[in-house]
Amino acid sequence: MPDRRLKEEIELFHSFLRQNGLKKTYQKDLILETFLSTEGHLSVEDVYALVKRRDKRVGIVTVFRTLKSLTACGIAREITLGDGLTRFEHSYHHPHHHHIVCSECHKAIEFVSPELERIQAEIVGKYRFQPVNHRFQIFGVCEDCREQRSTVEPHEHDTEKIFARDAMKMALCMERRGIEFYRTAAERNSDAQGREMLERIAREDEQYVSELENELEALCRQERGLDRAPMFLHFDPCELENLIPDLRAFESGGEFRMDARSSLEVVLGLKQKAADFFKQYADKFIETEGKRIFNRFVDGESRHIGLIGRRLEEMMVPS
Amino acid sequence: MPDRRLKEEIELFHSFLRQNGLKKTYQKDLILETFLSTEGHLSVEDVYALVKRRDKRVGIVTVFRTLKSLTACGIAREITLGDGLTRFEHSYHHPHHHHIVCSECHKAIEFVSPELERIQAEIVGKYRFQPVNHRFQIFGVCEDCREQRSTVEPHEHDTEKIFARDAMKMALCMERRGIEFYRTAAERNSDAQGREMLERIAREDEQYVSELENELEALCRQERGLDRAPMFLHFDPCELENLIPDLRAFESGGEFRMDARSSLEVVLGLKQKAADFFKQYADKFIETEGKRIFNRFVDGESRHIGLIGRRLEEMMVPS
DNA sequence: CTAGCTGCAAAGAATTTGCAGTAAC
DNA sequence: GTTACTGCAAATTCTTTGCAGCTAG
Repeated sequence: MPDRRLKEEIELFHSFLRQNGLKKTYQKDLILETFLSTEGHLSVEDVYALVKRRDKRVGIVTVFRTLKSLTACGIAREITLGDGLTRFEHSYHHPHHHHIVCSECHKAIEFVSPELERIQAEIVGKYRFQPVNHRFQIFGVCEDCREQRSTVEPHEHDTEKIFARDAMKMALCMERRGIEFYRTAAERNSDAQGREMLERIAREDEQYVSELENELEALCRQERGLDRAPMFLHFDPCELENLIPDLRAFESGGEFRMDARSSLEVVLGLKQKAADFFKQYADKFIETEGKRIFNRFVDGESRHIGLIGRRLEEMMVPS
Repeated sequence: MPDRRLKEEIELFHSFLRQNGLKKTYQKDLILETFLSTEGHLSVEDVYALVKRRDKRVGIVTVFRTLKSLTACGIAREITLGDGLTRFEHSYHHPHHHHIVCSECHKAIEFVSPELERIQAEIVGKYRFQPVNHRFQIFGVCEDCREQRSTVEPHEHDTEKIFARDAMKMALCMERRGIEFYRTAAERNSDAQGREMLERIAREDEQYVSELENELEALCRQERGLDRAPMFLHFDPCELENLIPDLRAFESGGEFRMDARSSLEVVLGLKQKAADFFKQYADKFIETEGKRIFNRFVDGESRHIGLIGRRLEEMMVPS
């Protein structure tokens, strides 16, 4: 998979060169390959040093120029971490993210927060700006530096894998919360048929949860230490909580009653809201494994929604 | 008022010098005064040019050094707007804010968003960072540049005044929403006494609203064009909406009924939540006029809460 | 009178530009 | 055979440092 992506990136660069009447050279390719095979936030000097190891004859000016081209075609992204150096990070198929930077060791942790994206969209709209870019940076002292621990090597994982891991965790979180909701609602429900319906949905979703769990485990097995890499995708659990329906309408005189049909309707509402939410989430990201996971969640829910819709229709006929 | 602040800032600088065994000089004072009397995001070159107008003999190196000191004692704040220049803005009694920067004309609009502050606190907590600083910058093309309009002069207003204006607007927004809530609840309420109570509260709050409106008008009259300056304080109307109580518990069989006591309790709950919310908001800001407005709102609500509490107690006795 | 301050010039650091020879299309 | 590219050196830009004379405490 990363091999295929590498090919795509090289192809992207070459077509960028062609389209701009520029020439494909040995040096440019060498710099591209060096850049792509190194994770992290690299300064020009960093890339230059790495390139020099492969070929002493390459000049730093070419590194400057090539990194500019890579930025122009979307393979690299220019960032600053507050130390006055321009740094470059991978951009192709990497979601737009932000950084927490340690003021002591200059290590930077990446994270993505859709809430931040939402806020920026709101503010841009208020001022009638045509957005180009935005960045959010937090500066502070990391735990390692505070405790004088020697710096552990920064994350050496592919951002895309970590994002996929977190997207899966988020989907799992949503599913588990849904199941909890169905079970609680079933338990309180004094309508036997409604209870049965809710329990059935819970069982069906548990099936999906265990599939997701297996997949997450497989992903973490595939890349050693991936489970210990710091969180990348930040989401606000309250946002998921907001999707959970309010059942007070079914309470009356201390009793809680929701018949089979209402149960299905409530479940349908929740699933629809969850699907919309994840759809909107997915749309915020460029093509990545994480985006695919969100979209798969949406598809899964949609299928289940269709199923439940048909059950509802069947119930309508006899009534 | 700005005159008093100016004195405070000069005093702050002088005591900073004393405490660090540094000397008070004519040049430092001149640079400080020049800096303080100019709003905006000034580069060293900008300040140097302004200082030169007053005294040709001052060197740029002294400007560099003095601005560093001003930053160290909290009078100035160093920022970058993406054009590779270090810029300085007023920091004393100015809330921590963020920037939208126009990539064409480099004009920067300031805004403050407590939501952003919350997100940064959350993320810092997750990674066990000791926060030092954070910045959020949005780059884009502003409306003026898109429409080829000549750039209007950037905001020439005191950030503190704009913040005060926006804080007042926010308090007004909350009050008005509250009044709307009381009125709607009163209208629907089939309990005559409860309805009377809600209408009474609405009238009392309308009094406060008109006071606030007068004050806002006075502020805008005080400084010409202040009403047209772009928004500085960004708040999410949803956050205010979340404070509005859910009245479904009082519905039953298509009828809505809330007696005098329940009405007062609901009002009390809303006012308490609003006061807490604004309190929390105020705590996010350093000493500014805006902060004082939030705190005054909190005090106003607290007084009203006390009043309502007493009314409730009086009702308890006869029952 | 001592220590820090100023302003000049010079040095640094990151990045860009000019240019002559070189390599891709 | 063009035309863009490379890598050197030189220039540029922003910022800091060294230092001799100056000034505040």
